Amino acid sequence: MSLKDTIDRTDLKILQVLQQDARISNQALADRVALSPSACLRRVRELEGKRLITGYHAHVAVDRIRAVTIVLAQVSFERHSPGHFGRFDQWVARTGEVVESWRVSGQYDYMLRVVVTDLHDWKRLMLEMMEGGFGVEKITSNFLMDEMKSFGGYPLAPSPAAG
Amino acid sequence: MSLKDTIDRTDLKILQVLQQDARISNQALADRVALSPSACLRRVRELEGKRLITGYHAHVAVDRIRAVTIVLAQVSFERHSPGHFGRFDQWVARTGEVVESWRVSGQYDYMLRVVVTDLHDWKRLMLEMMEGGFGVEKITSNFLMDEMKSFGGYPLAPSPAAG
DNA sequence: CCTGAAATCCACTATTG
DNA sequence: CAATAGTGGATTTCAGG
Repeated sequence: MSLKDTIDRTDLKILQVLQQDARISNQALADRVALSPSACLRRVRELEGKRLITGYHAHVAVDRIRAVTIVLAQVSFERHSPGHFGRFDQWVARTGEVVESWRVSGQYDYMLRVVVTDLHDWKRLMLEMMEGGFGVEKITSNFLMDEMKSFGGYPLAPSPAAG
Repeated sequence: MSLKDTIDRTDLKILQVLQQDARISNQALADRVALSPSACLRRVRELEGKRLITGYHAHVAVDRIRAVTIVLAQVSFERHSPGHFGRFDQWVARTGEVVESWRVSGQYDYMLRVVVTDLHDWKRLMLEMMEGGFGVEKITSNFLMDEMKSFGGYPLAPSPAAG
């Protein structure tokens, strides 16, 4: 709870607006949260400083710029040794095609979001993973057909329907 | 190919920079892509107009603001009828906890990214999906343990190692 | 499609409450 | 902590090549 006490309704509103429109001017943002520009700017800088805002990103329609195949890969490991995971994470970090990597609980260990040009490209990456000595046991891949709802920010407050 | 012809190296650079830092000033952006501020701004507006940039989003460390459990849910349907998919998509659209929904090929039909408060909250959503008359057959859920690499933009050019 | 100038608007700081 | 006001600098429009 230590952080939540330092955040008030106004900060939440700021985060909500910036999640939806990161390029809004500080003045317009100040208007929307009913604050003077200077007070608003100070809060934004504080939120950045506390790393509650960790970046601002343009969302690009990559499929309209280059040929892309988006793969959701479920990766399971033979053993759960930290060493293997660590080296795998390093490989992920330096591999630009892997745009997102999550450790998950369940039947598999990692869920990757990978952006490749085509199936041949994906095969190459799969080989790198299987033969990189990371202890990868199995990779199950699914291909994105259609983005029905794309990420536009987190719900910063629990839904009213929730407990 | 019709769109790719209308995009040059400078546009790509602009997209690349804005993917990483959407709040960069137009002047700094112009510097980075070796253009005058006015020319740069015009290109950005055009990229927005052509919907190659579809939004600007702040990335918020939601786990430091509220209690969250992030679920990756794989949903499969009894039948693949467009009507059921459509009504399911509508439910997804109005359900704020579902922050991302992908139609995929493979063993299951949808992959959802869901943000809930706790397991009880997730159970409620599962029930809504199973009993909403959408024809949902099975839901497999996995819980996010750790975000090892978080999304920071697409590779806008194919990797040199590819084909 | 660019540059460069001019006008408007905004970010940021200092000051004060 | 917030508001206000001032100034340096940025955004945006427009003329011209």
